[in-house]
Amino acid sequence: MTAPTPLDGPTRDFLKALASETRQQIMMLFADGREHAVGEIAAACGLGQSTASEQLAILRRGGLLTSARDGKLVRYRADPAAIGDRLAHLQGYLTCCCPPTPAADGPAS
Amino acid sequence: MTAPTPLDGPTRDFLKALASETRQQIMMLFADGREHAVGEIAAACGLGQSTASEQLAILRRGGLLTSARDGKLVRYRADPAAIGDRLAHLQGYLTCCCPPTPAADGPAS
DNA sequence: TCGTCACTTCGGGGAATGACGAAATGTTCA
DNA sequence: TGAACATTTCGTCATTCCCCGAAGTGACGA
Repeated sequence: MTAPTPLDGPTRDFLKALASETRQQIMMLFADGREHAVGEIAAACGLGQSTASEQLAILRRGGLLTSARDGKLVRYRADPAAIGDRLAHLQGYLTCCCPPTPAADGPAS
Repeated sequence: MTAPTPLDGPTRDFLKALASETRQQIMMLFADGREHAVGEIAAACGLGQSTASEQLAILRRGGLLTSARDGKLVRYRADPAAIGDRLAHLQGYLTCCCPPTPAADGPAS
């Protein structure tokens, strides 16, 4: 009864991945639904190649991206299914924390 | 397309608030839907009072909690409406990043 | 008014994070 | 095989974050 469950591992990785402004910016580059290579991301964000690679790895670990090697390139792509899954998980967790209808709540805005 | 929008201010605060394990743990204490004072949170999490106060403030800034003074106590409480709002916002953002239906139908939001 | 309790703000110390360049790994082409 | 290119990993440094104790602010009771 001391420490409540601290949150799902994958969900925690998901949040951690999203908690950096640089990584948020990277994610926005995937809004076109297409694949992007590391150097491309680095150039678009004004980052060093190694930095981009590291941040991309964190996003992949968080379930937001997938990667696949294509020749000498590594193409990263958004993973909508996984994102939806983690988001749903997070929503469930927060809903458990804060039920929308605790007793007598004001009905929405 | 150059610099995409880096994410909503409130949404960013929301993510930042959730990005700490300590703050996740704090949130779990509000799963009972009740109010909790600062000292209570500090004791439950094994934190100093000042630390608890600071973390609680970050959670409030993130829209997860609200606070109200009651005598010499300050009672914090989960804010389900605001949480749902931020969560929906985040979901919208991510959905824009990674449409569940890749290159099929164009979702008009 | 004074003292006490609860909380917030201030200043500092230690750990984690984000950035870089250099070096290592992997892949293609001549 | 060797050169060239893309990515990852390594070592390092600056910044940020989390935590604390001390000092400051606000609220109640003697």
